[in-house]
Amino acid sequence: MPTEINFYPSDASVTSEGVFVFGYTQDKKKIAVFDAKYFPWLALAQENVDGLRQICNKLGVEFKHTQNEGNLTKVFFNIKDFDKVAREARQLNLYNSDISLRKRWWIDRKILPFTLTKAIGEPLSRANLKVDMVLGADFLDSLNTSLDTIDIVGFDFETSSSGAFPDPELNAIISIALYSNNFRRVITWKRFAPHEPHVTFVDSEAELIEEFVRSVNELKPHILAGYGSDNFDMPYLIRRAKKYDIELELNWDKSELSLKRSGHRTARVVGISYCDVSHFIRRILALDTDHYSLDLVAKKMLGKGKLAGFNAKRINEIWSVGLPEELALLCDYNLIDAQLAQELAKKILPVQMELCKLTGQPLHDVNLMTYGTLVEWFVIKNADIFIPPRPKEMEVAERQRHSYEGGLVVEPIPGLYKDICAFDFRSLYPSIIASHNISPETMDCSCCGVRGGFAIKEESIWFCSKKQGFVPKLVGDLVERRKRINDILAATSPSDASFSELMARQHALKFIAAAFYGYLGFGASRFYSFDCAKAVTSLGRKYIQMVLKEANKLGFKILYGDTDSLFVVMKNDTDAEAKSFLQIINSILPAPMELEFKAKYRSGIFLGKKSGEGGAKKRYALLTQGNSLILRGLEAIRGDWSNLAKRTQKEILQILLAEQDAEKGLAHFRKITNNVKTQKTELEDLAIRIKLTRPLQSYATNAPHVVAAKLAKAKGHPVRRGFLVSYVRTKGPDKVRLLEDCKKEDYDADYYIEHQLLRAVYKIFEIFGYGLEKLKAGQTTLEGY
DNA sequence: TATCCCTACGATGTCG
DNA sequence: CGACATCGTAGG
Repeated sequence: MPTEINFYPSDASVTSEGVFVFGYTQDKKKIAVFDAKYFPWLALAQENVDGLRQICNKLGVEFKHTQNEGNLTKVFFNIKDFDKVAREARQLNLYNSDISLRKRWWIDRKILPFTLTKAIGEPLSRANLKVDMVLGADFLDSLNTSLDTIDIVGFDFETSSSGAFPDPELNAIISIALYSNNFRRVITWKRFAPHEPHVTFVDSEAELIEEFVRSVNELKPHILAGYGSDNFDMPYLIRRAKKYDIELELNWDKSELSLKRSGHRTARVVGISYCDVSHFIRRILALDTDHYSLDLVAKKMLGKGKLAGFNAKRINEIWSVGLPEELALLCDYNLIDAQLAQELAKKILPVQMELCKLTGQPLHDVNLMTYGTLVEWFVIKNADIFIPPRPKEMEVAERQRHSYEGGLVVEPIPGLYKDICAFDFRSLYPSIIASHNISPETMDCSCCGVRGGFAIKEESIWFCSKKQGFVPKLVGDLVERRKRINDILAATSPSDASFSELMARQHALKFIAAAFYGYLGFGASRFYSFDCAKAVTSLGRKYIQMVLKEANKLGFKILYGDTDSLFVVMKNDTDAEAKSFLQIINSILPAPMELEFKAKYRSGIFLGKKSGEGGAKKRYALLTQGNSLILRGLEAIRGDWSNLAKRTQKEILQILLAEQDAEKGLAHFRKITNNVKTQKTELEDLAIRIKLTRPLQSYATNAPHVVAAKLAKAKGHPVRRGFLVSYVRTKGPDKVRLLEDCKKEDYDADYYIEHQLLRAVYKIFEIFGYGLEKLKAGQTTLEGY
C-alpha cells in the first residue's frame, strides 16, 4: 500500500543509488525520503551524441534515455555514472554537466527547501538512518506552502587554553551552551553550587560532547546556528571527539560529522540546516565594520554585545581556579554567546529564506554563498537555458587581463552649498539591462542588424529588439517584483506584521539584481560577456550625461554626480521644479529606467583634492533637514584612521556645517591638538587599524602596517590574510609600535597633529577661509611648539 | 576550486 | 624634492 506523507525538506544527500531528502513532517517526525528515480542529465549538440555514446560504451555506462530540445539533446544517466561521463566527455561541449548533483536535485525536481512537499511511496527500512521514518518515493510534488515557524538553536563552545589561543590537542572544551526561543542550556563538567536550573553538570569532557549531541538531536531544530563555528567550534568538536573515540551522531545518515571544503572549510550536518552565520553576514550583508567579531557584529545588528571582561586567559583562570560564582559567570557568558548566534540567525533568516526560494537552494548552502554564487544559482534555477560549464583557470586568467570603462564621475567645485537636491536612478544597471535587452545571446543578432536592434553606437554593437534574452528577462523580473514590494511597503506601517517580511524580500531581490551586471563582467562567470558588461556601463554614462545636460538646460547648478546620481542646486528651489525635471527625464527614459528624487539637504561641502588642483571626487559631507551629517569617503568613515582624527573631523564638520561657527571650530581643534601635544590622549584613540589583504611575506613595501604586522607575527599572533594590525606611531627610529605594547608617553605627538588631525580637517577649514597657517598658528603661541 | 564590476583618493616608501 | 609604485579603503 503506497503511503502519502507531507514534509518540509531541509537537506538532500546524494548516494550512488539515489537521493535522500531529509526533513520534518508536520508533526515534527524526522523523515528521509528516498528518491531512486532521479536521473541527472547533461545536454550536447545532436551531432555529438554518437561521440558521447562511444565514450559511454568504453566506460560501460548506459544512456538512461534521451530527449531532444531544439538543437541539443538531453541525455539522462544513473547518478552513479554521471560525474564519470561528464568528466570523460568534457571535450564534447557539454551543458549542465558540472553542477553539483546535491544542489541541482532541488532544481530538477522543483522542490523548495522548507516548503511543504508531498511524497508518495512505500515505507523502507534503513537501519543506518537516524530518522523516524524512511519512504521510498515514487512521486514528489511541492505544495508551495512555506514553513511558518522555524526553530533555530544557537550554540557556542568555551575551551580552556594554555596560551593566547586554545589548542585542540591540549585544551579541553569546558562548556557548551544551547539557546533557542524556548530553551536554554549550559553543559559543563565542573560542578559548583548554587546553580541555575538551565546549567547541566556532567562528569567529563567526553560526557559533555555526548550531552551536546544528545541535546541537539532531542531539540530537533530546523537550524543549528553558530557564529564563527566553522573556524572554531566545529573543527574543535571533531578533534576532541576523535581524542575520546566518540562518534558524533549529528548527521541523520550514517556518516560522521566532517568538514567539507566548499571554497571555505565548513561543517555540514546532514539532515538539518547547520549554519555558521558569520559567512553570510560577512559576504552578503557586508557590514560597515573592520572586523567581524561576534561582539562587534552583535552590537551593530542586535544592539547588544557579549558579556564584557572575558578573554581566553580569564576563562582559563576561572576554570582552573574554580570559584563557584566565577564558574556561574562563565556559564552566563557562554549562554549569551549562544543567544547572540541564535538571534543573529533569526535576524537574517527572512532574507535567507527568500534567497532559498530564488536560488532553489537549501539554507546551509545559501548561507555560504557569495554574490557570484547567488547570481549563478538564480540563473541555473530560473533561466530557460542550458548551463555552460565553468571556465577553466586559463580562460579566467585571460578574461581578467581585460578591463573596460565604468561609471562617470563629475568633478565637484570645492565649496559650501545650500539647499542641495539629490536625484538618482532607481537600480541603474539592472534597469539598463532590462530596457536594452542586454544578454550574451541577444548581442549582434542577425535578425535585427545595427539598425533594427538596440544599438550602442559607442561600442559598435547592438542587442536584439525582437526576442528577449535570459538576462533581461530575469533581471526585469527582479526589478519589477522589487518595485511591487516597495510600493506595498510604502503603504505599510513598520509595526505591521508583514513589514519585515516584505523588507527581507525586497532586499533579497536587490542583492541579486545588483550583482547581475558584475557577474557578466566577472572572469569566472559561466555567463561571462565582456561586451555586455561594457555595454551596460556605456549606456549608464550616456544616460547620466543626458540627465546632467537636461539639468543644465533648466538652469540647475550641477555640484556633483557619480555613476547614477547627481547633486544640484535648483533655480528657484521649489518642489514643482524638481517634479517637472523628473517628468522631462522620465518621459525620455525607456522603462523600467527611472530617475528618482532622493533627498534635499540643508547644506553640504565638497572638498578640494589634497594633492593637485580641483575638487575631490567621492569625498563630501551633507547636512540633512534634521541637522544630521551624512559623510562620504571622508577619513571619519574610513577604518584606517585613528579614532582621534575621525572623531575630530566629525565634530568640526558638525560645528562648521550645523552650527555655522568657524571660530568655535577652530577653538575646538586647538583644544584637541594641545591635548595630544601634552601626551594626554588615550592610546585607544590613537591606534591605527589596518587589515592585511595578503600573506605577510608577499609585501613589497615597508609601510607602517607591514612593519607592525611583522612585530605581531614575532610575538606569535596569527598573522594571516585578513589579520587586523593595530599600531601606534611612536617617536624614535622604529616609528611604529603595536597598540598592546605602547605606552602613553611613547606616542609621536607631532605625527598625530601633522598627519592625522591636520590632514583630516584642513581641507574643510579651507572652505571656510581658514588656511593651514591659521590652523597651525594657534599652536606656536602655546609652549613653543 | 574561488566565485562581482570599475573609479577614485590618499598615505607612505623608494628612487633618481 | 617630485615622480612613481604599492597598498588599503572607500563610492557607486
